[in-house]
Formats: sequence, structure tokens, C-alpha cells
Amino acid sequence: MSAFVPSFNHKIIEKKWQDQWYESGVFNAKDFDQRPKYYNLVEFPYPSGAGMHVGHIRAYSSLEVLSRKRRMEGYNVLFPIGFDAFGLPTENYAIKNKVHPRIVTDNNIKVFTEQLKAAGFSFDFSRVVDTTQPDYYRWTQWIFLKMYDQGLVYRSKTFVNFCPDCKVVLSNEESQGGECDRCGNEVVQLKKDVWFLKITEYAAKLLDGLKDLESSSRIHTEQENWIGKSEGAFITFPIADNSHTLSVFTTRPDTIFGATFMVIAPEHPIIDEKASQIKNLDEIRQYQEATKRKTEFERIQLNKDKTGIKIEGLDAINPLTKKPIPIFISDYVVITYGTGAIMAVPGHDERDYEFAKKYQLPIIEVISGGDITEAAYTNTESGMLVNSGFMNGLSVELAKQSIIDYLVKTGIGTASVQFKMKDWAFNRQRYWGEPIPIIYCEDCGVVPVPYEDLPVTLPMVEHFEPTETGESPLAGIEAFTRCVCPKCQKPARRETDTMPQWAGSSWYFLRYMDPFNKHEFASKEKMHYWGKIDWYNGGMEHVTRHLIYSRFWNQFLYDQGLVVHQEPYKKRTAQGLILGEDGEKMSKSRGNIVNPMEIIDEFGADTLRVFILFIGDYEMPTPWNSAGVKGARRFLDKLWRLQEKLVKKDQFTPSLENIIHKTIKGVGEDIEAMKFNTAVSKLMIAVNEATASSEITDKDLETLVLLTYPFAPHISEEIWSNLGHSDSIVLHPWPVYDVSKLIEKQVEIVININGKIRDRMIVDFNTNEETLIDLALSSKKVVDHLAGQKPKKIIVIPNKLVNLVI
RNA sequence: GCCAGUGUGGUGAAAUCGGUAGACACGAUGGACUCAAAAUCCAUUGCCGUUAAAAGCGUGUCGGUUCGAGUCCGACCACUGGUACCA
Repeated sequence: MSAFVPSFNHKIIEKKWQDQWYESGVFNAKDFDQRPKYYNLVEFPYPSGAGMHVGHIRAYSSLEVLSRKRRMEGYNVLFPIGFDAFGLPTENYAIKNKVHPRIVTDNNIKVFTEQLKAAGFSFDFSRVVDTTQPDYYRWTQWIFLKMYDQGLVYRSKTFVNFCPDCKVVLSNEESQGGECDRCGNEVVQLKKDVWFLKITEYAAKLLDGLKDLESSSRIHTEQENWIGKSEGAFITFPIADNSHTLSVFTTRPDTIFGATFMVIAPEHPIIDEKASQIKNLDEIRQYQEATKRKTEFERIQLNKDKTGIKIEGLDAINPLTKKPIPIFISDYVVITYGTGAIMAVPGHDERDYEFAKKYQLPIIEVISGGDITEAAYTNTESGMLVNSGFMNGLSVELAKQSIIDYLVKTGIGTASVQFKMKDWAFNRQRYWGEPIPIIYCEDCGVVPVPYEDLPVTLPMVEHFEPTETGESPLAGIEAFTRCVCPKCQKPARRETDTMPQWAGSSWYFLRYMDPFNKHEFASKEKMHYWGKIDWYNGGMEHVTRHLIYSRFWNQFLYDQGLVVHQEPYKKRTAQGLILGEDGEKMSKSRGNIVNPMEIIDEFGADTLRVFILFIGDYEMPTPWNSAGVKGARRFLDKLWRLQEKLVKKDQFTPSLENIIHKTIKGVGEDIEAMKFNTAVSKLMIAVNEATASSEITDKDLETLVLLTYPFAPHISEEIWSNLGHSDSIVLHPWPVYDVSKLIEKQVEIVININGKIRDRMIVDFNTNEETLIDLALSSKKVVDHLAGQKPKKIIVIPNKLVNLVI
């Protein structure tokens, strides 16, 4: 037996192995290598000044473990990292502290990189991507221009969410609840010229592509709901004097006989077109103005009651009943969806019902099964058509078919599919973003920057404070705005808006495959070699936006023949949030933030990694528990101390053989299933058993160390080297288990009487049913309980239980 | 409101197929070692009960299916996230 080995010093060994790994480049992926490839992607971080968060550790640990295991399994693993570094927090910090965002960003990236290395992540640091480098955003601009060429970029004047405090325009996503995402202040409505990407053109394809994406049902559902496909029909309603028509979209064309009025959005163009006929035009105009003034917040919070105005002098005709019906304007109908007009069927739509009750409009039952004097009846499963002419007696499903046939035949309408998803507002009035490569010429109008002139670089200036008008800071920089029209060579002006933060992250996974290419965003050969991303892990909060946006860009590039696969990701998973110890979201204001660097300093990176994976189900949110960190460290100390009673032998200790094989199987399977918490627990059980054993062999310890390596690589490398190996574990194959060694020799069987446990017994594995029954019936406790009664029925589950039913 | 998810000890959590509820870890209590502390080791630890046991109770609530339910079905309650009148 060897002499006492002191418990390990994490500061020394972690530094030692990190230096060795990062200097040797052992984790760098090799293009065109003969080994099979495996591409693991984690969402690249925004390098905030606060540095790394425990959430980052959790987010990266899953594919970190998988990457290390895959390398041991012989794969050429691409596990890249980069920085999504454009964005408002940096800009705000820069303004406040009078430092240029370039300097702030470079600093933050430096700190972040050091921290990622201190945690021992096996990223390929040789292909780091930074979205704020001209070499990178040149291609972001290039893809934007490709979209422009294909008619997927357009400019439109609309009301946008404007934060008077940050002086920036916000997308709907960034101003939820009428509050600015960044500063929390109230958002107002401002009329602006806005660039849009026509993502709606890809709605059907984005929905369709989901079937090739392996992910949990909640991820699928969130994407589906965001795209929001609904099938229905366009129906044309004539205006009573036959001078005009009003087109509606409805998902329930079958209820048309019950359409007793129409509602149009306040912004609907027919108001202006028929203004001369409208008798209460003043009142209508007032309502329109009131709607415009409302922020989204007010519409949501204060407008639970339906409001609306009847348009006097303008009636429509229900094309099926031929009866005249009134037309209302109301802000519960929105101009951006469908046609901005609906046929209201109060009997079978809750919103229409509420409106009809308020304005005392007729409610007609056209689907039987409910009580329309009480509420709208919206069940489409069991109802049957009534009061509906030729559709009477049909189910809703059949009636839909029947009415669409009729509408098409008579030219009144057509079948149609609509999507809830809106086009993507693609500009911000900020400095710290990719300049939009567009030039305005007085003669030629909007002119895209020629491809060969890219990148349009951000000027390195001293003043990047926002303007009072809500224009981009770039607008005040003459040297930037002044340019020459590429078409006519006359003086022209540059677009001064920049792209939203989502831009750079929409294609970064492609750049990783070929990060230094000066001629293309990535070469076809390399994209062909690396193929699809095998596994993509990130936050649940990005499942709707970033995931859809990046799939959109990839699909677009695919359609242009510029990438190899239509869908970029094979599999997508999402980690759960780490909450503060108080169970609340971690935030500065709550003062419950845990700094991972402090844990690394005190307990070591291995401890932090093991603990964060052990803390709970990877996909569920879980509170931080500082006391629990010690448990992870104790486990590593126990593993270390196994070296004290090492026996040189190339065989498993007989009493440990079974548990070791079970652990190889269990840990391997748990990693693949993202059950990292139970994988760690299985390692703990194995180490506990080895600790209890009087001696352990080289082979026992080697195997345990190989299994621990993906979780706690530094200590594993150190023990591995102590065991006399001169090579790194990463070059050593993942252990395999022997199925024949998994079987237990003896098992415990429970004896139930009427499903209640009354006794237990230990028997040989695979003892036959008759023997089990005999043994059960001879148990003293069972005999006492039966008190002479004969079981009516006996259920035997081999190796599990015997249930006596009396 | 709608959609999704989650409710299990003092705490974080386990529990492939419906078959021993609480693995593993934290904490707590008692003990060993120590002048003492830390570290380590041993024992106990769902509740109730008991000298000890037995019995009884127990996976948000109420009901159902089953020989047997944390797991399946129905209704409800609570919490978390997403969304905002999408026709």
C-alpha cells in the first residue's frame, strides 16, 4: 500500500492541465479529418461587463460533457465558441463611462475568454467568432444584400415602439407590456421608416422544417404557436350599394349564415374610400385618432371592454343570406392580420358575442349543441349545422368543405392559409450594430451598396450618444453619411440605422465551419464536411425568436444554393434556468447573483462543473444551493483518496466488477439522455463502493477516472497521469461494459398481500415462479396475515414481487 | 383568457414498461479522532407511534381504472414560463 496522499490542490492541477490543453490545441477541430465529425453548438454569449454567470456554466456544461465523451469515442468534434457582441448594454456603458464600445467589447471578450478557460471548457478557441469584427459583419451585410436582391427586404412607414429614455426604436418583442426591455421605462408610439425582412414568406417552410428537428414537444409547440398557422377562407362581402366589396379572412366559413355584422380595423382603407357616404365621419375619425394614441400597453391593460362605432350609411350584404348587415370599426380587429376585417358570428365566437351583447346585435345559432342565450358555442367537434340552408345537418368539418366548394364555385371566396407571424423589423437607431448597407441618392433613390464595397464599417468616433430626434448616432457623423451614389456617382447619403442584435447570431454557426475565409462567408467544401449541427443547446427564451430567425436565414441561403442543408440543426435542447437561492430569478436588484469565479477559486472548476450538473434535472429550472457545492467537492476528494489503497493489477476487484459495469452503462446512457444529475449520482455510488472496498486495482480506478473525465477533467487527467499514463485521457477510448457482468446474483423480492407490502426476501436471480410462491407462502409474516385464508389469486413478477390477493 | 410546464421529506432531487416511494447529495442529531477546531470516519434521519417493534399514514386536492397508481384517466387547486382580442 502506498503512503498517504494528500487531498488534491485544485489551484495547481487545474492551471497545469488548462495550460497544457490550450497550448497544445488538443480540442481544436480538424477540417476534412478522416474520423466521423460531430458538431456541438452552444448559444454564444453576449460578453457583458459583469462576466460569466452560473447560467453560462450550466448552458455549456451539457455539450461540454458530450464533446469530451465524443472525442473519446473517436469523433472529430467541432465545439466552437464566439461572442455576440453588438448590443445596447455595451453602448450604454460606453456612453456613461466615456469609453469607446470597441474598447469595452475587447475587454469584456478578454475577461470572458479567461473565465471560460478557467472553467476548463473544451471549446476550440482557435476559431472564435466576434460579430463586431468587420471581417464577420461584412458577411452579415452581404447576406442582407442577398435578401434585398431577392425582394425580401422592404421599407415601410409604420408606428413603432419608441423608448424616449434609451432613444431607440424597439421591436414588439423588446417592448412587451409597454415597457422598454432595457431600461423598463414606458414605450411611446412614434411614426418611423422601418426596414423589414419578409420572414412571413418563409412561414410555411419554417413550419414544415420542424418535422426534421429533433427536440422536446415544448420546443416544437412554441415554434408552431409563434408561426401560428390557421386555415380558413377569404370571403368577399358586397357593400349594399354594390359600389365596393369588403374582404374578410375567417377560419370558420361554415358559420357564414350566422354572420350578423362586420367589424373592420380602425386603420382600414375603406373608411377613406367611402368617406363621402359615411354619415358619422367625425365620430369615426375621433375613434381612429384615439386608437393611434394608444400604446400597446394601454390596449392590453385598459381595453378589456370592447369598444366600437357603427359606420352609419355603410352596410354590407351577407352573400349567403343576402340580408344587409351593419359594419363597425373596433380596435379588437387589427389591420396587420388577415384583411383587417372580419365577419362577426356572435353565436360562435366569444369576442363577437361580447361585442354583440354590448351593442345589442342579433345572435343567430348556426351550430347546435350549446345555449347561445348564455354564451358563444365554439365546440367544433360535436356541433351540427342548423339555420344554414344547404349545410343543415352537416358536421363542422364537412360544412367547411361544403361552403368552400360553394364559395369557389360562385366566386364569392377562396380557401386560404394565414400566419400569425409578422415580418421582422430589422433596424435600430443605434451606433453599436452592423450598418445597414444602403445608400440614398436623390436621383436613383434607394441603392444597395455594391458587394465589392463591403463591409460598410462603423466609424471609430468619439461621440456616439443618441440624438434627441430618435435618429441613429451615425446620422450626425458627416464622414460616415457622405458618400457617392454607386449608380450615378453623384453625392449621396448613407443609411444611418444599424441592424438588430439578432442579425449576427442568425448565421454564426455557419462561420464557425470556416471562420477566416476572406472570399466567402464559408466554403461549400467545409460546410459539406461539417454538415448539420448535430446538437444545439441553448435557452428556452430563444426558442421562439433566435431559433426561428436563424432557421429563416439558413433556409434563405439554402434557396440561393449557398448552404448545403435546408435545416441547420438536427437536434435542439434547452437547459433550465438557475434561480437564486431564494427561488427567484437571479438579478442585480434582488442581490441573489452567484459568481461562478468565486466558486472556482474556492472549490475548483471541477467541483463547480460537477455540482451544476448534479443540482437537478438539466431541463428544469432549479434554485442555487451554496451548501450543496461541498458535496460535489467531497466526491472529488473521495475519488482522489482512492489512490491511497491502490494495488497494481490489470483486473477489476471481483467485489467491484458488477458495480463498475453498471456504472459504465448508466453514465453513458445518462449523458446521451441529458440526465447529468443521475449520471453524477451513479459516479458517486461507484466511488462510495470503491471507498468501502479494502483495496482497489489500477483497472478499477482507471475506469472510474475515464467515466469522471467529461465532468471533472482536471482531476481525472491528474490521477490518470499518476497512474503512469503519459498521454491525455482525450486520446483514450470511452470504457465499454460487459452485458454478462450486469446481472445481479441475488435480488430482493417483496411479498404483497392485496398490494400492501408485508415481507421481503432475498433470492437468487431468476428464481422460478413456483419457488417464489412457495417461499412467499411460507413466510411467517405472511402466514400471520393470511390467518388461514387462501389467496384467490397470485401475481408473480419475476425478480420483483409476489402479490397474494385474498 | 389561451398555450406549455411543474407540484414528491427540513432542502436540491431520484424512481426505463403501472410493481420495494424518497436513490444520490445537502442539512440536522449522536458518536469516534483531536488539547481544541477544521477535515475525515461511523450511526440515525418521510410523518406518527414505540424501550424496541408491529400497526397506521404518506408523492398538490377529490374521484376513477387496476391484484397493484408518484406513474394511466377525469375534475379541480396552486405556482412558473410564453402570449396578447390573430377572426
